[in-house]
Amino acid sequence: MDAAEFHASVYETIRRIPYGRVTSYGHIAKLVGMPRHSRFVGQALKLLPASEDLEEEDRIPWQRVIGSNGSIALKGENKLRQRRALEAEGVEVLEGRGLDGLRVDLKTYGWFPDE
DNA sequence: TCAATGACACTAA
DNA sequence: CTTAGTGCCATTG
Repeated sequence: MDAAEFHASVYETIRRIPYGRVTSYGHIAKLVGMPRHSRFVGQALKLLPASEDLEEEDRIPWQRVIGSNGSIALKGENKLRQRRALEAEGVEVLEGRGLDGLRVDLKTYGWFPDE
């Protein structure tokens, strides 16, 4: 499996995350069959074009992927985009973890199927 | 080659 | 609940 195939698998898997739910980088890696590649999942998302430039059906719901501990570790512009996108679909984003950290309650919004 | 670098995970304390 | 340390592995310089 090369990088392109891996990215494609990651995007497909992310599309399966239900509206209003979230999962983690590590779980996505597990679902595509490469459990130790959580960091590579992040790299795949980094390459995505801005959602604003895409039609609804072409968008990848990347905002539904957060850290395994429920934290949002992004910085600057992307952090704001992720927060807005999540709140827009009804996910509660809480302040915490330092001065500018954000987090989501995985007990409530987490989605971690086995498959 | 080798060392540094991540949109990360896990465990111990 | 939180922080600190270690593991991870493709990519980059």
